[in-house]
Amino acid sequence: MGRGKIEIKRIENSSNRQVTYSKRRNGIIKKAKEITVLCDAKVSLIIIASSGKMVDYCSGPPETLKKILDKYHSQSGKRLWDAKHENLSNEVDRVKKDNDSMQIELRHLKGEDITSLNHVDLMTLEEALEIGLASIRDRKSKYVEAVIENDRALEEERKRLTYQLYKVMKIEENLRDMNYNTTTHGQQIPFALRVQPNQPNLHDIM
Amino acid sequence: MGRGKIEIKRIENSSNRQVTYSKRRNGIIKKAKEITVLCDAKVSLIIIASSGKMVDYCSGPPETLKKILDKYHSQSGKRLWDAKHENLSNEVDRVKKDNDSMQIELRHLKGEDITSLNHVDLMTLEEALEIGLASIRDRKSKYVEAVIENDRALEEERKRLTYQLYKVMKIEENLRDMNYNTTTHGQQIPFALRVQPNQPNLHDIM
DNA sequence: AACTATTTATAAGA
DNA sequence: TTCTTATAAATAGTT
Repeated sequence: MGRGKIEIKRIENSSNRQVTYSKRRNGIIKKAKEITVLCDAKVSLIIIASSGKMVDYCSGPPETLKKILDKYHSQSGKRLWDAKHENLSNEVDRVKKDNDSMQIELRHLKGEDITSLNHVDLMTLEEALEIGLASIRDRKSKYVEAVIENDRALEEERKRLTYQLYKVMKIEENLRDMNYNTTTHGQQIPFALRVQPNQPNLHDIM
Repeated sequence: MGRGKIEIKRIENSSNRQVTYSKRRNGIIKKAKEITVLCDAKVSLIIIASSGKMVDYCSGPPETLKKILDKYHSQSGKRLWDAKHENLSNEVDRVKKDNDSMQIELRHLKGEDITSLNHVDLMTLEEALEIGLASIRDRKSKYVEAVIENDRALEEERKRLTYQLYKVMKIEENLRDMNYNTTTHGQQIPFALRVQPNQPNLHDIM
């Protein structure tokens, strides 16, 4: 149906093929809608272009596709997702097994459920724990060293700042003495400018 | 397209509806086949009459419907598979999550991947390891004590048996001396009856 | 199910 | 993609 008759075989010209695809796709969907209304049929239609883009039409509310496919299962006898189901089921089992063995290993490392272990197992565990403990303690001491070093650096900075501030105040005082000798002599340093000993907040530093 | 135009609404005459259904059903399936060939599209089409009878067309070998529906799942995001499936899927996710966190905990206990831990974490780990180690060592020493005790008991038993055997042989010797004085005096105890010092097999005992 | 007048879909061209 | 249009194809009503 068109300016010329065409053979039903793959259209080699890619852009013609694309155009024909989109026209015919719309045509089929229209027909699907019509038969749905005219004959109260149920239709599920999924079309995927060679590009991979998909469109679908399904009569009734969206969740009806499930019902249509249930019917498909019961009438055709073909099974579409049993395999998938089985795969998932196997995966659950496999992962659970992993889980269990890790759980056991964890409990052993925490010294639980060890009455059934033999001497060799106990030695292996002890060794693993010793290695772990050594590693943790090493890390801990590195951490503490870093904190101490930081603390030292901060203390030095504090001293430097204190000294600088002292110098600035000294200059200011001298200026005051020169300019306002009678009224400002012996005046207190304003509270906000005093240097306070200050514990650095370790949490913020690290 | 026919002798007269029709409105797209349910055909009330049931036999007309049935006729139109079967004509249009064939038409749609034909179109589906054509677009499959002309444009190498993939099509899944399921039509169910109001009577409940189903027909389907699927491009490619039968198992392609599964692939088409997989694509439908991934592109539409709609879930067709039943609750069972979804539950399984959730369970896999949940168990995998558990798995991951246990894996991390295990590695931490073994002193791995700990550079990102803070001081509190490290202390907690250290404590857990110390408790585990104490528990393992306690078990180990109990084990060794049990072996030693067993060893002692076996040694005692050995002595008892040795003495009993000695007594039996002594009686036998006396009897021999009485009955066969000239021929058996000074004869060696048969090899099989000698008491051998014997290391108990620890593996069998425990 | 066949026939056929008509409507509808669409191939080719713009 | 969209529109146009000549023509092929589908199909409604009839037999």
